[in-house]
Amino acid sequence: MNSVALPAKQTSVNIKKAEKISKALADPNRLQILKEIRKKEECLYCSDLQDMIDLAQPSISHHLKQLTDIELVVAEKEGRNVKYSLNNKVLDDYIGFLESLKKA
Amino acid sequence: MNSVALPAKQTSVNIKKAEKISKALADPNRLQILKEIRKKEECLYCSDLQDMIDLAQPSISHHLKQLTDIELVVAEKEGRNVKYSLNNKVLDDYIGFLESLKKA
DNA sequence: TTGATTTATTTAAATTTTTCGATGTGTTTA
DNA sequence: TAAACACATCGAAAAATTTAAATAAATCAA
Repeated sequence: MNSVALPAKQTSVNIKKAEKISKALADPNRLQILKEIRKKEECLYCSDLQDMIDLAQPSISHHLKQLTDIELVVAEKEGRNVKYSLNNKVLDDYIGFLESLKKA
Repeated sequence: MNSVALPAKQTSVNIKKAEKISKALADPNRLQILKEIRKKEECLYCSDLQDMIDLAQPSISHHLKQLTDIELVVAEKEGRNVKYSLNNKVLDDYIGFLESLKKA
């Protein structure tokens, strides 16, 4: 039945990881990108973002890289486009870390 | 019975607010402070932190200010000390914003 | 193959954030 | 009242982040 005593619960997100995720979220353009990814029923292409965000293409690319580096966003190459989608697990782990900051 | 049709759910945290909270969380020292606040059964005094965090007093004060400015942490003066505690509501609202980034 | 398109990288400037010494303010204690 | 204590604020230096122009790389279309 696999009912072994579990070790003390330890969030998969430690302070260092939480810092990186927080940093990735600490910019209005990156938050906007995440909202746009959510809005799209299918996934989002980088070129879509240029219509929605008032930044030069290299800047958008730079922001996307920050989001993909921490794996909050997943990039999949499709021909000459790149499809972006949210990685729910990373977000959930981060939320778990935040919950752990609350009193017991 | 107060059962009026509710308006479309709108998170109390918009992008601007989420950006500020994320920024406040985007530093290892501030995350450490939050963890220490959580650990304390009672509330935390600023002077306690100087033993735990390797920063000069003005730096700690500065970090605490960032946390209190966005009301994630509440400061209460007690004589010549200041007691710090977590504001669960702000954290919960922020978590609500993050949840809203996930697909429906 | 040539030219157009999409995205990434490099580089450098502008801005923001972090840090701490010096100093100020309010409070307690001697 | 004077000294010690706790915390905040100011000002400046150091570090990190953001931005975009220039350019590169990869793919598609003709």
